[in-house]
Amino acid sequence: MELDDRKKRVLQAIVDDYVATNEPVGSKTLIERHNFQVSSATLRNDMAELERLGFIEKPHTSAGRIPSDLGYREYVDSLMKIDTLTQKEQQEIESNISGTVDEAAELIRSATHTLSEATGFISLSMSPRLQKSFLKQIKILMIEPGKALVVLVLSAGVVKDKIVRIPNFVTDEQMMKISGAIEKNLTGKPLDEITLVTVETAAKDTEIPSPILRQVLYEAYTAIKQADQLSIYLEGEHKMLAFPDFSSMGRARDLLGTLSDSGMVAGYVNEMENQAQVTGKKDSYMIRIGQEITLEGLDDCSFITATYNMGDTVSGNIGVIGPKRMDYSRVISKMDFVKKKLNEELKKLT
Amino acid sequence: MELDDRKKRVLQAIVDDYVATNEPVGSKTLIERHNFQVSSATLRNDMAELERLGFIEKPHTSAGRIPSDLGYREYVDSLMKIDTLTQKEQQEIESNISGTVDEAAELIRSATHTLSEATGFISLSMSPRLQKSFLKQIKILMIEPGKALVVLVLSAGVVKDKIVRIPNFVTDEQMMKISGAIEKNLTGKPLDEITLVTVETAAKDTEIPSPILRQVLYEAYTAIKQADQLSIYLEGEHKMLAFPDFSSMGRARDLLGTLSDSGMVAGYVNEMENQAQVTGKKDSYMIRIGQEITLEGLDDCSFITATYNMGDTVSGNIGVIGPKRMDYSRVISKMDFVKKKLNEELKKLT
DNA sequence: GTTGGCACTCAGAAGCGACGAGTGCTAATC
DNA sequence: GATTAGCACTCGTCGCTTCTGAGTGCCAAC
Repeated sequence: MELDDRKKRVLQAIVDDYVATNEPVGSKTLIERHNFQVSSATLRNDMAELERLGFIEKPHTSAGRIPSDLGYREYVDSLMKIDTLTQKEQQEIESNISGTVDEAAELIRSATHTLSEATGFISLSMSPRLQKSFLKQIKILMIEPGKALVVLVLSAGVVKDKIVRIPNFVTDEQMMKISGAIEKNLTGKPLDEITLVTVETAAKDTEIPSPILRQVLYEAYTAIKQADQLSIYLEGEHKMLAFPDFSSMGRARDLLGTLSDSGMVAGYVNEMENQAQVTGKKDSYMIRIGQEITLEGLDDCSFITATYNMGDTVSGNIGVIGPKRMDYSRVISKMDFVKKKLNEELKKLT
Repeated sequence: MELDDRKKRVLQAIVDDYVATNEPVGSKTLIERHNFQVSSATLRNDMAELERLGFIEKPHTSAGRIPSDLGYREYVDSLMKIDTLTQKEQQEIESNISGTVDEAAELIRSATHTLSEATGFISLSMSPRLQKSFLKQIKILMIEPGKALVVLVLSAGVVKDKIVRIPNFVTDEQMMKISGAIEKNLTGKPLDEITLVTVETAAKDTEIPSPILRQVLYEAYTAIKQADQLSIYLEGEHKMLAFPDFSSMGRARDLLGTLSDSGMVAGYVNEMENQAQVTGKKDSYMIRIGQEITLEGLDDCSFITATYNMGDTVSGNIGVIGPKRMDYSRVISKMDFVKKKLNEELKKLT
């Protein structure tokens, strides 16, 4: 199963060539463009072997070979070398991300935008996983009779709010009492330790009649729970249409159709992240190639994600979706750099 | 320039047929499918006349006719009759929109979603135009030294917040004073009457040293101004790929490319709305067809918008973008119904 | 104004052969 | 045992021609 050196070079050359030209590559072109010191017949033997092992395949009998998913996998895992960005590329990215932005969400969004611009592919970001973040402030403001606004300030500078319905006759004053009690008792608690019970005990000595209290607390609780819902942001979907890989319309439709279901994509990214945690990821990025991706219509794509951090406990993902026939080395190095810059800027915010 | 009755019928039949089949329609098919009581030769004469007047055109010499933009325009303006929705269609829409939603933004979003589902096209909504809404509450909360959260509650139940940077040494107490003063003096004022000067005079008797005050007020002011920025929400872009009208990939790319620039689309919708105001719209909807749309890549689309209302002074738009070869009657009636339901639900929120 | 008839147009499908890039296999060579 | 030259074979692509048929414009007759 171990490939000898030349076979590795052959596979690498095939991937490189196919990525660059989008044409199946044959033994002759291989010699011409990648100066091997052997004859085409030898390469043909090697290629037959590589095909037997499942690394490459031919679209039809009289064409050259293209990498299979397994071939890309091998390439990504052990053949490619990550290249470094030029000064100019770095500057381009830096100037786009570092800014005078005060909200983390906006910063993440601009990093996502930059990522799509830099790679030419679809980029995405997941909102931070906030279960581990803690409550810094919680205020409930009366808006009008029957309506209140719950404002949460979480560690890592994230702010969430939600309008909730409350009993009509709750007074401003009562609300302030409840708000104060909750804040006093819950501040500093991680989100995932807050339960309906915690909230209720937090406010139990406010002397507000219990039925009223219960409803308000319930609403406050749902507002808190809602705060750590994952959301995903996608950008640049239309860029895929420019690639010949998706010129068949059917494929393009399947791809964009699947991506339009953002919940599904978010779920998948989350799953990727969890798997990486379990298997003990060694790399700073995760890659899924072609059929490895279990989402419909992404068989011709690769999915690359990385993790950003906000403080010690909170993290989220950014990522790229492109045709699996992509220049992995460049994409990864760009994503890595974006991630690095994003992390730096996020740090500045806290 | 006035068309006689039969010519009107011919044009109408051509549009109907072409919309249904996506095939150029010839004189013979016309007779077969739309039981005219005259011969094909007569229709050919009529069609030649309609072509001379610019209502229809032929893709090439030996094909049938298709409606031109002008033809669609005539159809929409005076030929079609708006049909009514079936009980079932109405229920479908109703059940999707009416819900237990407490925030207007969410309600509008769900209406937009419903609209895309019901029509099978791209739907869109503009955030409400809030310049005319008034400030119901404004609070500034300290988050940590140097950082505060401005929370605005506007009439019509809209809530906005923004994190702002403030001088490090501003105390919690000072902030409360400022916040109170602003709130006391600005509550009830329409957004578009609030200027930096108004804000500054509102807080002038707080006894806070002026340089500090100025910066805080400036930030509060920008937060207010930022609240009435228009934003647009688009849904169902990928659905366009299913239509043969966009099977040429180049067109599809142009379309989705343009739509991905949401600022541009928002600007266009806004412009449409303004024009309708000026010309004194008589209909409850606005239509732009094909080349009438000044956005690149939308030549094969039609753009239909309507206005929703939140209270007396605040309004926004919902709309549909589909192939210009669409069943206008159905789309308009569906949009109209969605708008109606949306307005009803928005009313309930206030 | 309407109709039947007719010559004409032209896109699209179908069929066909040449081309050529690429393959696998075999036998000779290093 | 690995490498190479040689060769017969495969098969998708390109360009060409031909055929078909839906549709047209126009004219003479009703």
